[in-house]
Amino acid sequence: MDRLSLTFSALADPTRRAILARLSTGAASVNEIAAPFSMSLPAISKHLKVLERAQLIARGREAQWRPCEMKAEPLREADAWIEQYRQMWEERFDRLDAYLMELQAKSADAKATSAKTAKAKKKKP
Amino acid sequence: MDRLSLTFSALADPTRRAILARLSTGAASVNEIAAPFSMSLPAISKHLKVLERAQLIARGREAQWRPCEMKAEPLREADAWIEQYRQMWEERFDRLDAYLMELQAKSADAKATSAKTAKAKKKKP
DNA sequence: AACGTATTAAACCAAATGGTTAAATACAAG
DNA sequence: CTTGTATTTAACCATTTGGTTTAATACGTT
Repeated sequence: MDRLSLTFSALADPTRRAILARLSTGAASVNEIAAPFSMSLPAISKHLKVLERAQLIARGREAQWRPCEMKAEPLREADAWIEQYRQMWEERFDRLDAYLMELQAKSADAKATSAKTAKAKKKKP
Repeated sequence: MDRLSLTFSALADPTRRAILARLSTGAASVNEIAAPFSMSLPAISKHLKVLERAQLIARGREAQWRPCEMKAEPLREADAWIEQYRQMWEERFDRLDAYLMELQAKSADAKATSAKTAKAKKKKP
């Protein structure tokens, strides 16, 4: 599986996102991580393995503890992927688009105005 | 399933991400979408259903065609979630952190410097 | 050596995923 | 009304996922 798919599917679970939220405030043992959840320890252990495979966490060894710490690096790639589409959801863009649509509709009879609008749509503000 | 999980798991598949990339350049029919893939039409149809459930696409009706268009809205939320962790992966931050670590190490004998360093670490540059 | 705590592994299960092929549906055009 | 094209549904299959319970392992303490 590619890194991006690994990252996204690791993030596609609320338990795992909560674990990352916890770990973003500092390293923790498996028991500490498991505490807030009404779920067996092995279940948490499996979630940690998923996060580890996606390289969103790394684990150390201290006596019988396996402290986990977050590694945000993979999120950079995920962010970059999503970023491509930012202008598609940004309000400014939507508003401009709506405005241009409106202009275009109103100018059904005024060809000159319609041409100007089409030109304006090409620009990415 | 919550919106965020729906979004991330929809994105956790390279075929679906490719479909979105295609649709970001304009609406398309199912056949057009399917063309680049060596996969049966029903398989694509299922992927589209996943994207639709995540509200990443919307479908119209035109005769026997069901044109799909991308709706980036859910990406806003996904972006916001990831954004929380931006400073954890940004290089500037890592460099500063490394620099402060270094300072701290060198000042093992100079208490005053160490105090300044700790204070500096609280700020988010 | 025996016990207690922290964690993982094994075996199992139900449900979801990602794919297939073959059949059904929806609509346009002869 | 039959045919052709676009798309979805149904039935099926293998694999993965997310959980369980019951061992097993690893290490510190007594």
